[in-house]
Amino acid sequence: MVYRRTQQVVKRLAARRSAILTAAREAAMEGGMGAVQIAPVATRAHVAAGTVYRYFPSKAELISELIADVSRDELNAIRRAADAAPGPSSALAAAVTTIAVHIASYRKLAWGILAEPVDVDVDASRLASRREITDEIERRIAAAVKAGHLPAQDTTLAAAALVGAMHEALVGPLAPKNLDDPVKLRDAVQTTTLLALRAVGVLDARARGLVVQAAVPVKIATLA
Amino acid sequence: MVYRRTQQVVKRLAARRSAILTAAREAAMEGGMGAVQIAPVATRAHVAAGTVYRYFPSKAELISELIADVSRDELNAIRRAADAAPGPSSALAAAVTTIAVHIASYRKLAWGILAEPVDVDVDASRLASRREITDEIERRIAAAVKAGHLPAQDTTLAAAALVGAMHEALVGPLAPKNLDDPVKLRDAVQTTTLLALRAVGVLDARARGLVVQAAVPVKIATLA
DNA sequence: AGCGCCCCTGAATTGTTGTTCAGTTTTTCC
DNA sequence: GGAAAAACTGAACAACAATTCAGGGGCGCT
Repeated sequence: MVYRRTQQVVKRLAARRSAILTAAREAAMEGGMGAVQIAPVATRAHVAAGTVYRYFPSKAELISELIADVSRDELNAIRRAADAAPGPSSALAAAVTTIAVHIASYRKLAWGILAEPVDVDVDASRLASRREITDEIERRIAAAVKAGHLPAQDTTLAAAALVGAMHEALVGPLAPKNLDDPVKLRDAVQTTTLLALRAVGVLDARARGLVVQAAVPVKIATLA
Repeated sequence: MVYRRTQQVVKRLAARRSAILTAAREAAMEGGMGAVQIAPVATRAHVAAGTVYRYFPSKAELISELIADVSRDELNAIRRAADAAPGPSSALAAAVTTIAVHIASYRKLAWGILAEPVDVDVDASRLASRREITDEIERRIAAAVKAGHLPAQDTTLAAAALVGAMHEALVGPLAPKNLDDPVKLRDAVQTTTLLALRAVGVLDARARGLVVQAAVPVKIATLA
């Protein structure tokens, strides 16, 4: 054994791994999961196709890790926004708004992670990601119910429905055009959040207040 | 010209075309759009792979026609249910319930038609299908708004959100298990419909009445 | 410098499907 | 029955993308 990884090499390997993941994320942002192909990703990361396989055993693994990464970032953003809110209803509104802003800002990526089918091998990862997000929403709904702000309900189904509503309204093909325009984006996000809050039983007048209140502090955080 | 299509042959050709479409629909019901492959579909329809190309110029065309067929059936069912309702709110409830029952009963097919990506060439067909359904819902929402039953709102966004909510809650991977059980199915459908109605601004108490009222007459119509 | 290990390359391989087409069968009409 | 036309078959072909691997360098240690 006359060879050991020096600190410098370890760093380079880590950087390269990260570069590959970043390249994959960029590809997904631009063209959905379908655009995450080994050869283009490798080119983008300035490595050869074969090299990708020194860092990830298969394309499915690469995508799974990508999904997990994005999901973690997303969850952190949701928690940060919700925890800063003054009460459970505001927290729910903030959480929903955060999701809305993120998915509307990164439509292709959101679509790829949530819906676009890739391979059965990544389904587990995708399911975990989905569940993490809906679980967080579910907890926020449950908290609002417990505080007496919302009627008792099937929180699991409600959380799934909220996430689905936002996706269809904001990232699907029927989503409004020009969500690049910040004003349009804000309107769409507020309208969608309002729908979501009413769905779980927030009274209309109160919902409007919560939406406006929540929409202001949320910045378009970069996922990348 | 010593050969003309006799009535018998015309009939056989039509039957074969229909058999191929039916085979495609069955495949989609069992395994989503990914399972709609030429060779298996041909086998199921008792023809050779090449024969499929005598009826459909490409796989994309076959799938487009499948989507259009299913979409037409679905739209008819929605209209039938809604038109039988006594008023605009009931009609909306009936329409939403119909969608909920159908997609929950044919999850794989619904997923394949609404979400599962296949080919850019079928996107147009899929988009048309999606729009037909959401347009119908949008009209029902607008009618209820006009009748003063609902607050003014962005009906386009609302319709998309409702459809998305039902999909995620009922066909996605986080949907409740055992939707084969009629009791579970009914509960899930009612809960989801309630969420949807509240989202567009139906007051909670009234929504409950509408949901119960709407759920009863809807039978699980066969799409096939 | 020199040895040995590890990392990287990218062309070739593999596997999967949609699509074609030369040959065969079926159908029509005299 | 037989000739012409259409329909059908299924093996061969084509396209595309994931994965492999033999060969070329670089790196760590003595």
